[in-house]
Amino acid sequence: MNILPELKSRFRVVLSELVDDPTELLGMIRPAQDAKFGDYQANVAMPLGKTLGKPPREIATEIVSKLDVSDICEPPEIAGPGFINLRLKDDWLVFRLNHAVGDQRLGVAADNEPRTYVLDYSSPNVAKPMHVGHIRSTVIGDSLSRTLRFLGHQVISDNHLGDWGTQFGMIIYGFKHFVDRNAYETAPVPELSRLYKLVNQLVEYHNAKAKLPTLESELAARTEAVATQRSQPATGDKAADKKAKKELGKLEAKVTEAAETLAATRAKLAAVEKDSKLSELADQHPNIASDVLEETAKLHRGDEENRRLWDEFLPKCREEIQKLYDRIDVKFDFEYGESFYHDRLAGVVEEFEKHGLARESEGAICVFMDGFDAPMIIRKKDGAFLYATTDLATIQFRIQQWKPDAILYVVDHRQGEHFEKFFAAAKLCGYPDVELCHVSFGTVLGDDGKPFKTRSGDTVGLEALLDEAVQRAYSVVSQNDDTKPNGPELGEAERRRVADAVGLGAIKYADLSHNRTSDYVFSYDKMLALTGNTATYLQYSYARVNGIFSKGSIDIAKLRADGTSIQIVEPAERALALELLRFSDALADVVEDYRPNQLTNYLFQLTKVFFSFYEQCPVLKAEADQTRNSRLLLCDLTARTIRQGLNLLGINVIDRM
RNA sequence: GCGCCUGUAGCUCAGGGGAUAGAGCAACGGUUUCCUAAACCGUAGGUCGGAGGUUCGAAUCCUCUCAGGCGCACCA
Repeated sequence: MNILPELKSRFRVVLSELVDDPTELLGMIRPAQDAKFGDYQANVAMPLGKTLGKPPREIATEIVSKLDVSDICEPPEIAGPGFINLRLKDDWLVFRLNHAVGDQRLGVAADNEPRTYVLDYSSPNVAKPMHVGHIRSTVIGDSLSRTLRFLGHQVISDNHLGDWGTQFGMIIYGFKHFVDRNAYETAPVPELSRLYKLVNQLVEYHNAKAKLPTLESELAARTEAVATQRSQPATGDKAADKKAKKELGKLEAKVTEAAETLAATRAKLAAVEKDSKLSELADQHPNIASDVLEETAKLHRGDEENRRLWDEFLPKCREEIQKLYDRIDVKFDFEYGESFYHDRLAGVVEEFEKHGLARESEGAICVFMDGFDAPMIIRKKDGAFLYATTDLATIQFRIQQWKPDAILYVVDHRQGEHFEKFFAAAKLCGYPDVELCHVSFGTVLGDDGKPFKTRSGDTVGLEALLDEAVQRAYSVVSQNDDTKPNGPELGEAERRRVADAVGLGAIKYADLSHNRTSDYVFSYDKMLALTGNTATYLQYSYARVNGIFSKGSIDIAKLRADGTSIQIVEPAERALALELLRFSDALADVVEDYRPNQLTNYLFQLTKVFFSFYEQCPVLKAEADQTRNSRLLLCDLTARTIRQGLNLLGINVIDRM
């Protein structure tokens, strides 16, 4: 039994007599904003004032008189304009807590209307090393997957790997021209990775070279536009002058932008040109960009050699990626990559054409839809398919295969428009009522407020990112251990283990604790801080609670089974009890908008309430045995809730640190 | 030019129709013969970018506006 749903169902009975559909009103029952108003509050009377034509307080009185919550709550109070304030009975809190003590699920009921979810997250290109941009999708998706499962839903996690695109054309091209056989025999993946980078660099070199004149003339044109704008005499009209000034500012910004693009392009060229070997290679492969596309096209056409190479490379690449997933403990039920859909793409396009949903325009097959300026192109004029085509084939397969109630795409916000179009197109196909949701998220920024990059401007490899976090965690852990009042207690091996959990936890938690829609600033120092809303703090709190048990030589499993009852006497005990029982509310909030930060906020709040309790209520030193045991069980529930909560975030706990 | 997102304390961020807008960090003050002081308690800090509007009630919804970010047919 979960508190909020229970209260809502009680209110539903009463409200159904007043309105046709009370669903919306039930959303106005929520945790009290301030503890002095009680534990929960119902704000339903005010909006009903107008509908029913009666003073809200009168309505509130009527609702309260009919409301049957006497087993759960103290008599409800009406306050202000018509707030109904609810305070849970201590007896009931105790009853619920005692149930939670003996329950694997900590008293959290499974959803009584389980749904089937397909979750699409992570989805890296297997040929490229993963970088910081992939972590957010992976971590958010994994957490949602875990949370939905815990709540009793059926979840199918499907990693839509990029295993069929241009990157493989690059590797194939690189393999054919630049492979170091020895290196490949001894360590294939690093060699393939090197080839990818090399080919990519050469392609970009030639692209940059081709673009250079355009960029230069663009800069010149923009600079001139600024000069022209500057030379405009003031008109004397304030509004017009202001507008002109604004226009000038915009033009100047464009000059800066053009100059930056040009500088970056030149830097790219210089990097190749100053390296005589690279430079030579670049000269020897002037058509590398189109040749790479041709290798890709050949693969897609079924060219025997390229297909053989792809078959050879793919398992190696996947193995490499799997290592990373193992390290961060992320699993998928399926990994149907893009290649899986390859032979369905033509059919998708045909179907769209057959039903008159798509037509040819400028040589491409396009889906035109109301509300969009540009069509969704599903086949290029050269006959090749696009990721929009793959997405359509994929959704068709998923719906047929798994008959989901919802499909969630955990993908960064820049693809918002693509998903709008894609969802609209999927609707045209007449798919049944499937909830399609782009679970979008913002960019990870560096200290400078720009997308997180290394000093030299490269994207940060995920592996290196994790290594650094773990290494920094190690020094945090060691420093903490060294300064313990009774001397260090962790051996080297245990420090390493703890550092691993702390470092990886810090990275994940940083991603999950921010509202996913906003960008956030990446900072090792902040995410590894021992205070504040961090995984480290929660892990430490967990270890502290554990410390109580070991210090007191408590067999907590035995105590749980003893049938000892929790008792609520002190306000701090009550506050902790209530917070513990709100776990299910927090999980419901996560699922509501697919926002894991609802859970991190809850866990942080719980931990603060716990420490407040811990400060005020001696546990091991409690006078009466009954008090001591009751408090031990409160500690135990706190620890278990933190552990379970962190687990749903994909983060491990440590017994001591 | 069009579209989407963001703007909340010095900093990093919660809160997304309800009562006096919150947390962490930083600052300042207090608490330790006492279960890890990595804690706890307190003080200070805000025209919620700005202006209108809707509402009994707006940081939250709508319109306009300013600032920043990101996208805008044949890359994914």
